[in-house]
Amino acid sequence: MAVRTPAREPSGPTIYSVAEAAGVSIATVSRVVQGTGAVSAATRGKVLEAIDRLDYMPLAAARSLAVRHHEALGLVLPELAGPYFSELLMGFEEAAAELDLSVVLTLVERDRPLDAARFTRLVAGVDGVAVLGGLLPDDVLRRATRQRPLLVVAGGDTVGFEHLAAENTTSAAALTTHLLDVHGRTRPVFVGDPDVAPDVRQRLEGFTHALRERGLEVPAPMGGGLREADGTAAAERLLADGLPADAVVCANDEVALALVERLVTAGVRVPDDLAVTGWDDVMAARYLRPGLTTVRQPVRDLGALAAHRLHERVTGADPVDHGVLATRVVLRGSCGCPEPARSAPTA
Amino acid sequence: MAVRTPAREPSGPTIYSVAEAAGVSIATVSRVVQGTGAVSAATRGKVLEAIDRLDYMPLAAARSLAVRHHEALGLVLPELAGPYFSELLMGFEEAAAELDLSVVLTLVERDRPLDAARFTRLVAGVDGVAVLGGLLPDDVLRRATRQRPLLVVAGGDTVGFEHLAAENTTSAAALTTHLLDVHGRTRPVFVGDPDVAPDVRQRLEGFTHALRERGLEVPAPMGGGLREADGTAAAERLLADGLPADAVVCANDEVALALVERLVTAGVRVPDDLAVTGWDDVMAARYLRPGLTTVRQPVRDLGALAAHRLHERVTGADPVDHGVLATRVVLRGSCGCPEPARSAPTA
DNA sequence: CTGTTAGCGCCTTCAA
DNA sequence: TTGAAGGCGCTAACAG
Repeated sequence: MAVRTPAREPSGPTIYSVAEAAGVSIATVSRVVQGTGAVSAATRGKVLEAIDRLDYMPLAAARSLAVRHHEALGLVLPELAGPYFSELLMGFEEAAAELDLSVVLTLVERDRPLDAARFTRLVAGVDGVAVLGGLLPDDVLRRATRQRPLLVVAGGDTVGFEHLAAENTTSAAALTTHLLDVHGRTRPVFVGDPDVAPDVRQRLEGFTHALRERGLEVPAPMGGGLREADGTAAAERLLADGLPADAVVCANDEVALALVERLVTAGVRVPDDLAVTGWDDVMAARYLRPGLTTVRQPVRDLGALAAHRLHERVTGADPVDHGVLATRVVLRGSCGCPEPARSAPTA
Repeated sequence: MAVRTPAREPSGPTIYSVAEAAGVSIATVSRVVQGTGAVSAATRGKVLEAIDRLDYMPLAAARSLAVRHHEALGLVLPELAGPYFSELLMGFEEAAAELDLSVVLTLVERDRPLDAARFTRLVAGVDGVAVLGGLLPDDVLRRATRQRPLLVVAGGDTVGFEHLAAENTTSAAALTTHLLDVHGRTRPVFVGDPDVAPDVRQRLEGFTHALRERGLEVPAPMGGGLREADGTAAAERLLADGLPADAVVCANDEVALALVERLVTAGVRVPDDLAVTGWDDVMAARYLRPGLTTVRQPVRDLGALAAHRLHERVTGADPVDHGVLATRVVLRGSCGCPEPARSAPTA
């Protein structure tokens, strides 16, 4: 519980103190502070001097109440693991800053689900909210929608909400087809659980689609979360089953990296015995030998676009149901491709 | 510029609408909403029903103005590169959430310095601010201090502000001594620029101290930033100079990783020809072969502690000048130590 | 147990 | 170009 201030300490300088100090009315102070309306140079000078001397700073809450705007955007993200969410956050924050909006961040961790109260408090303090897909139940989102513009990011085929995402299905199909056609693999499996995140579900769909198109049987996905431990576990199962595949399409890089690590230790040769791909292009994907073939998403743009879309809604624009950003497959050694020259990331 | 609402759209339900709908006074509604004061079960029921039916949600700004508290903490961080800042942010957010405080995040990027206006707006909307060390000039911080409790995180020997940091100097000295005594290195150099961040300066101080203690000459630090490109550049210079060292202590892991990458490509053997160490224990440090010897910091705790300290200040406690959290040296193959068994991170 | 009534600090017509 | 005054939505005495 937030502790309430015991004593009403003398709050800092207010618009009244400044007005008094400058010998003008609060209306005038307000005008010079926001550069609104016309104020004579002399008066402006007096006010500015007073502001500086008193260290005056308009109280955000009071202003918000008056203008009926929070001038802030909310963002709900899961744990900040890997570069994905950080990038998203950076894009969002940068765009918000450009729009003179602040961002209120709320994180949802595995052991700390977002209770309705926390979410409500977030919504109550911002002009619009962007929520990562799969984090909140639909009814909670629906409820928020009645209060503020809401945008679902990377929400798969979220229906009924405006949403924005990077392309998944097509890239996953392309990646899978690459494994089949270019590297002649015939028994690929997908490592990941479609119910873990909408993104993963779409990647699995692309994978499935590619196999079907070639008339190949579609093996059941191996399941598992998105963390290194899940990759290790998947590797163990593959080993226990006598390596029943010649290619694995992993839900993300963390899983792929840990999986490769474990398999290589067990003597499996990558990519000769098994081709492996990931998703996200994390830093370690470049340092692994062979380099990890993966998919790079324009995550930062996704974040920026989310902020802009939200702002448009706040200022009156109509919702734009969908939005999909293109991704790019990054081929490296782990799928069997020749290893590209090593270099720092190309921005 | 934030666009002002053109039309005064009919704002959502207010405490008045609810009161009217429930046939009670706004005071009663306020009471049931915050669970304050005593309300008869019957009345409470009516109010709750009305709230639910109207989808009422108290406006944060109005409440803040009335209670004279924003119930929010501000956090200023640089670009969210690597796991360091993400962890810090997660710790901060988690602690804040526990205290029923929201967090307003502001990022400072290289090409987007924090102008006074943006910082002021942040400060004006929160009850306290935590700022990463080295990001803002002292006078800006000083000014903020007059408005709100302020805490500098990882700010080196910041003087005049309450601050909190992970230990750097001692670990750096221990790491350096390890290179000298255990692995018999005699010509170590430091890769990093002390002016880039307070943390780096302290690491260099530890490095320097260790050499002095052994009566060794202290080479000038090689300089450079904290990104992969800086590591590559340092490697180039080392190669150009004919590898004038047998050990390098890098300012962080990104630099160390890129440096190793470049040197290995050039035929340098790590750790035989050159021992290398980093700082932060990023994921790639574990996947590199040999594994990268580095230092792990309790970053998450640092973030959580920052939020708690700030909250204490907001609720009246006195500032606690300093605070230092212990770090841990993680020995792997890159310094010459035997490679530990590979495994997922131990929480 | 419930209602009345001042503010909280700022913005913004409306007059002067 | 300036000031007066009402209102934004909510909290918190203070009465009843």
